[in-house]
Amino acid sequence: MKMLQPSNSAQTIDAHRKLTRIQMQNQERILTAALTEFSQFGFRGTTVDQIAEGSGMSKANILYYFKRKNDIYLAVLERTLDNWLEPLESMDPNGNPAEELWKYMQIKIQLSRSAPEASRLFASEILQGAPLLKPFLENELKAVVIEKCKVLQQWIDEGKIVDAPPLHLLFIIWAATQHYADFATQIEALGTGDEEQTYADAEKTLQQVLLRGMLTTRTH
Amino acid sequence: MKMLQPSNSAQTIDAHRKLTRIQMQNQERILTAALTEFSQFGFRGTTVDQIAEGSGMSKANILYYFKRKNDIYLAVLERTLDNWLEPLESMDPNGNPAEELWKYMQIKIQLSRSAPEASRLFASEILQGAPLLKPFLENELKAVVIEKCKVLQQWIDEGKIVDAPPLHLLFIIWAATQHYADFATQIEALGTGDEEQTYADAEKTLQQVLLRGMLTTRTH
DNA sequence: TCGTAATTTAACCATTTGGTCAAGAAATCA
DNA sequence: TGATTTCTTGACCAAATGGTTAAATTACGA
Repeated sequence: MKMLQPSNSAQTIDAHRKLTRIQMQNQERILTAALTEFSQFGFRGTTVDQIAEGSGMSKANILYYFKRKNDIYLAVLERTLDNWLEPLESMDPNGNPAEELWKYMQIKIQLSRSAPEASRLFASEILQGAPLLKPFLENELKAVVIEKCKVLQQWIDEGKIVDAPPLHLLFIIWAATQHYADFATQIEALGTGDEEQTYADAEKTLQQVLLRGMLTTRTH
Repeated sequence: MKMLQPSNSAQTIDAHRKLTRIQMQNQERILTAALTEFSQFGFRGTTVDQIAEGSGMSKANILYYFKRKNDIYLAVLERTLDNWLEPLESMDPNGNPAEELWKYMQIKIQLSRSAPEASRLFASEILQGAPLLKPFLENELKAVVIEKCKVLQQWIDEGKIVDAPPLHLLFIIWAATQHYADFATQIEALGTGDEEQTYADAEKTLQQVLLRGMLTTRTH
């Protein structure tokens, strides 16, 4: 699923021919290191040298695999988008609302824990005004969101969940879950520092407050 | 309330003597422009030239008022911290839980609307690992948070609000409200683009879902 | 094993960046 | 008004940065 335009410049490595072992290996190393840097410092705040250092390769070699810094950023972003869309898409219109919402919240919070850098990369891109992601937001993401809002609206009409703007039901789920990745530094500073405990408490809160707040039937 | 150490280097302008009219005026212009840039691009992604352009002053003049880029960042951050602490501090232990929580949510969401850049600056600093804000988080903020968590715990013990980890009740309020500032780009892309509508819906959702989810007594 | 294609990097370059400085312009004060 | 302080900026600098290139090294298929 290709969603982002690779700027004007082509990459060095011919994308048509299938990749060699070394190419796959090294691209992986680069993208992993790049994710770490970009998610922390944003596009402008990250240097190619940092990525080189992080991946243990020379700067020139980095630019052999990706012709420009922009291409690296693009490639890293692209990899995080599927993670973003998939869980939302998997919400089943025919399922039980309480179960489907709870499943979605769980997937999202687990994703915050298992892939916090991806969440932060996304946050960083949005913070900067989504210069590259705007088309994705307005097209792919929006399409799925509209679809899911219809499902939520139906659940509202059936009296299964609380009457609130469906779009904002999604927002509040995203906010509450991604917060644990994006603000991890703050959460560590204020909490016990025990990650296991933090995420256990997070899940409990999501269930007790957010899920409970969204349902009309009182599950105690 | 001085919370951040001004790095090792002093500023050009003598902080002891009271500021001249021009000094106040220009510092204001600089800090306003700097907030815009830093909140969007982060510390590393922002250049002094951008701030100069944004404030309509020469770079050399910027550095006459603030000796280093770091000092500008520090000064901008400092101004946002009060905004951060004050609303939380104002939560009244003796008030009615439903009212106090709702008041706090309202203040926070209104702050997201009226000062989105401040929220984004804060988010950006945390994303980057809070290199400068960590002491603030671990001291001033933590102190207030601990205090307020006691209040929340008491409300829980009295059966007034739902039994969930108090710290995470705060997290979820912060997440849900600041989200509207930090992810404004995404929210605009997915919503109608009508800010008035967006914030009306946001408030309704906060009340219907978050507040309702936190309370044990069902207010319809 | 040999030849070709893929990989790696040192050296280099142009531009950007944070920061300095001296000297002129403007405001303030006696 | 004249002296003094404050304010402003063009010119400059060293370091950092994104990117190029040519040449050396390595991997690999026939």
